[in-house]
Amino acid sequence: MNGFLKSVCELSPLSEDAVNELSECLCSADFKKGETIHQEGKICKHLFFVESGLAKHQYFHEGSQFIFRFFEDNQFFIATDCFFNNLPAHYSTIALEDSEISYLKYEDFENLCSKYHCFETFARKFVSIVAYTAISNLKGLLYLDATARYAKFLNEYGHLQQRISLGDTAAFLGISQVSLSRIRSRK
Amino acid sequence: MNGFLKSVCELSPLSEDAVNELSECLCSADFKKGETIHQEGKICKHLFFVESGLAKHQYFHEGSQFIFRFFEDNQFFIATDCFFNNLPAHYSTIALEDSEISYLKYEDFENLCSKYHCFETFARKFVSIVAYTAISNLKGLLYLDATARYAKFLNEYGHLQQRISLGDTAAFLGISQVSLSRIRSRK
DNA sequence: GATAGTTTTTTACAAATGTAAAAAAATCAC
DNA sequence: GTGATTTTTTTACATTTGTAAAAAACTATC
Repeated sequence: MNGFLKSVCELSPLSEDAVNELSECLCSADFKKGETIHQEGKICKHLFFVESGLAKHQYFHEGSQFIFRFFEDNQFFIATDCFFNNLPAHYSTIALEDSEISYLKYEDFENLCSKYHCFETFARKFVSIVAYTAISNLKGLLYLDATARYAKFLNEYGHLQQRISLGDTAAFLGISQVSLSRIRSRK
Repeated sequence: MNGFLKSVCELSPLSEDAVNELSECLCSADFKKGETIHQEGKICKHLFFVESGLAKHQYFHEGSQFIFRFFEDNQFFIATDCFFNNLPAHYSTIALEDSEISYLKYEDFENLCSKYHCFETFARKFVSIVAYTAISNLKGLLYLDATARYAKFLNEYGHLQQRISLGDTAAFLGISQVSLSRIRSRK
């Protein structure tokens, strides 16, 4: 059983029928370090899952890179604009390491949702996690200064510190790399 | 039919049974301007709805007020920490005007979700909007400077400008009131 | 319309962060 | 290992934002 299926069942148990039908729909793809998993400006409605590797949601604004989130092994991700609103993606997702990605096409996702109550329950719980994580990050940006945000980052993503460059960390915190370097030297 | 019920059906049509059972569960309460709808630090798992009035999600950090979102007529809101994770609320919700609030208790929400597939679908779509809004605000905080965030605020909440004080606007933008005043005088 | 209270703007100065460029350190390829 | 490339740190200076306090503008009430 692959990680996608296992993670779905852990979040919300599926009926045997639902498991079988989901299994048949699942796709897989490999990405080398630096490759684009989906591209800003295009519509890509898959529900993705990191079987192994590491990825980032990346956006460029006035020449600077900003990172909304990192996704490590066993995490789902989506292009929110596409998935929720059928709009072109506002950001790209880039592999930070060689990564194996599973995905479910949106038509299949919607079909499973309407066919199986248990899958709809999974979908609600998955979206709840997306919402909760976004709000948690939003809070940090709103009322924490850069030093406190870096401490929060170390707390939540500390185990990834070796795998994420200083530039990417700064882009996630919304500060310049120089500023992050200053913060690190201060303590 | 009250606004709560109507908004649920607009987001996702409910079966007659589901409508009837939901109607019986709905509660209502009135709040005067300045009153607390739910209190930071306590667990409050209701799904709230603003029938009329205006409210804010408010949090104090090191003596300063921060506002996560405003909620006007016909909008749902929740205390996310409580609703999603059964944790004490990280913020309070305060009425900015005399407000009529409908709400559904979480036990009833969960019960309706498991009993009616159509209600579970509503729940997923509602949570999707929570997620999408949070991510939209997150983006703004991450890569826009204060001036651009204020322009975004005017664009999205402009119709509420008369009803929201400068102090509350600044608290929403994550900047000082002085700084917001400077931005306004600049243009 | 006068007074008191609140909200918004202005001022002056301090602190934090950004930009650009150079130096230092770490990593990679051969 | 050596040189080339990339990443991180340091430096100097400009800009933005914050804090505190005072002035001005606006509201509400009598």
